[in-house]
Amino acid sequence: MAYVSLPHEAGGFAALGDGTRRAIFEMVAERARSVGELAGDLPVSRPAVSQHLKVLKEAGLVRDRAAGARRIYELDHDGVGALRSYLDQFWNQALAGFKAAAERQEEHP
Amino acid sequence: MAYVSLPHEAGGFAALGDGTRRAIFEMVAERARSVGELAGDLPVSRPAVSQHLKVLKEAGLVRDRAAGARRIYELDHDGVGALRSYLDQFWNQALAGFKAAAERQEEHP
DNA sequence: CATACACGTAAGCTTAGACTTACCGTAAGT
DNA sequence: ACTTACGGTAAGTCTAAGCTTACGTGTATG
Repeated sequence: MAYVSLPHEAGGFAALGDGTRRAIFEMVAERARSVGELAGDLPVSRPAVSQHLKVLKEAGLVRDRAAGARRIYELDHDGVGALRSYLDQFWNQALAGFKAAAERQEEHP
Repeated sequence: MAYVSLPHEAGGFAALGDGTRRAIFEMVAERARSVGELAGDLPVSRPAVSQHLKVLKEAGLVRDRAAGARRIYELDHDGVGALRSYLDQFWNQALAGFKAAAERQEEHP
């Protein structure tokens, strides 16, 4: 049996594992922002924000579009959805296990 | 505005960010297992598994119960649910943004 | 065009964390 | 009680990754 996670989830969880990246993710989710705007509201340098955005982008959590000299980053639903369904998989699995246990309990009280 | 994530989510995403830990998480989700059983099916040592389980436990993703000399680890729904609702927050936020944009588009075609 | 602006990337430093071996406590079996 | 099995913790190593400064590239603006 192969206990290998798909690359998308891998990058997604790893991306949101870092606090600074989670902050960037939340800021971008609230509304689309430029790199400089993000860096201005964060305690790290602008290049650091660029590097974090690269990770988030490769994880499918954000998208970027060019707007003149600057790049606007916005939330990408695909990555969020992927993580969501990954968790749902275990959520439902857990509920099924619970239900089965409850039914066994009902048969043998 | 404070862009601070709650500690539960922080640990949760960081925990699932590591591949070995995600594998352990998935194995435990499938069915409850002992530490040695987990280590037997993984390419790392038993102490490494213990350390990973500690992280997963502190993140609220797994629970352990004593069974004689061994400890059985099983999935903890609380942590999974927390991560799920965290993601749902941005999922719905994104949908709302989409809907608003679509309505603006409808008014000014 | 020339200057300034916005951003990505390279190079280097430094800390976090994933892993190992070694050790210790606890529970079961003989 | 002795021994064996199970698993958590300590100590130490090594790589990954987050951060900084410095530099290069493309775009707007005078």
